[in-house]
Amino acid sequence: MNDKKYHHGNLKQCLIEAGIDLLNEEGENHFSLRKVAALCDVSNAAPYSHFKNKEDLLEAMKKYVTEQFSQQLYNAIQGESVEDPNTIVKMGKSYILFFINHPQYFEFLFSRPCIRVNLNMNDDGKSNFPPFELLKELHFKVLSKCGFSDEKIKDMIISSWATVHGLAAIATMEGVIYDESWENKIEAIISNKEKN
Amino acid sequence: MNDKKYHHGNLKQCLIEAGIDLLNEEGENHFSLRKVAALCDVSNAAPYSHFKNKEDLLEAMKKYVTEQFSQQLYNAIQGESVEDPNTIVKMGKSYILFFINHPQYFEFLFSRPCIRVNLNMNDDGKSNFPPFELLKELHFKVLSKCGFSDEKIKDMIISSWATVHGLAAIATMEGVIYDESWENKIEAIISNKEKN
DNA sequence: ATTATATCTTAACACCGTCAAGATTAATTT
DNA sequence: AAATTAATCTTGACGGTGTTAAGATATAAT
Repeated sequence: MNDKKYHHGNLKQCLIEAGIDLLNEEGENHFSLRKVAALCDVSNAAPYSHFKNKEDLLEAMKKYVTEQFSQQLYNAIQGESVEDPNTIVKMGKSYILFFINHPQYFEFLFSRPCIRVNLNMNDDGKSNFPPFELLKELHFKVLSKCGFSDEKIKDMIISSWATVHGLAAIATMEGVIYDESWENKIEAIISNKEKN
Repeated sequence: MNDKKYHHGNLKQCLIEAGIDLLNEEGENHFSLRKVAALCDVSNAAPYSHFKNKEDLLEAMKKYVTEQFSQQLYNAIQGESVEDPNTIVKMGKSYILFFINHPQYFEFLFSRPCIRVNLNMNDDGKSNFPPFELLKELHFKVLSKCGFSDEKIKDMIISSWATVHGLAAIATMEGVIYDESWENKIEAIISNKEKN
């Protein structure tokens, strides 16, 4: 009465999603390829048909989570005007909130080696981190309308990113309790940064 | 002619320092207790006389590195006046430079579970992260002289910390090249944050 | 129907964290 | 100084882990 098929059919995606479940339940320390395989009801070595090694699966998982992150940033500014500088604040708050809602993801996403960014923002050597591209594009759209030079905007992007990223880092540290006072704090800090 | 003694004599400290060497050479992924033991020329199980487990050694290593970090922050403002707001900028730059000079340490120090901070800055539940305490004290000293309220200063501490921490995070990412242009960038970003 | 390709299993390897038992040395007590 | 206690280190073992080679099974292509 074993209806288990020899071929899983959708193992690659199953491994990625089961991997993320395991990550959320046990943390990256207790994450193991064999456990993920077991969750998908396949043998220990089965993942090697789809991923080069453990690191390769972890990177696929990071891509998956990064996609969710990008989606949230994108949604945060839907319907907002690029004429309004406050739209940047909206995306910044969304950036921080993503990690407040998924604290485990902060360390996971930003643990090396994964993210490559091109802070010079020229064409050669693009970033492999779409959320940064979203942040970048929005800044150029909004701030060029405000009359800032490209060079100035580049600096402001780094400043903005550092601020929201740093706030996310702090907010997700152990012992930090996120309450309604954070909302105002975040709003104030990002907005202040804005008016340069 | 084996002059190796049964008792090492200074094994605990040796494990911590060899552990840091190993970390710097191979990264946290390829770090193993057995390798550290081998570096100290003792058996696999020897570390268990000094540390509860692997995690316990890693935390001791973090304390060790955190101590170096604190020392650098402390040195950065020696001889500087607490009357001069620029002293805060000096410490901020030192914060970032520490991780630019030791990129591996950023992920290592801030990977959980280690750092516990008390952002409310009241007495119960102090932070276990001395660098944060240094940052905090300096802000209170300098900014209260400028006439800011304690409540306002608390917010400014978080804002400052987020900024330098975020800049450190970005500066230590893969693919980011640190050159002289960063000096000015950092200076400008921190200073701007200052005048609120 | 045959062949080729993709996917999965089994079995094995070296490495790892950890522990129990015992050996050796150092510290303390008598 | 001798005996006892405590601290430190070794040996040997356990189950878990990443990874690979060889082979089994199913799907796709011919």
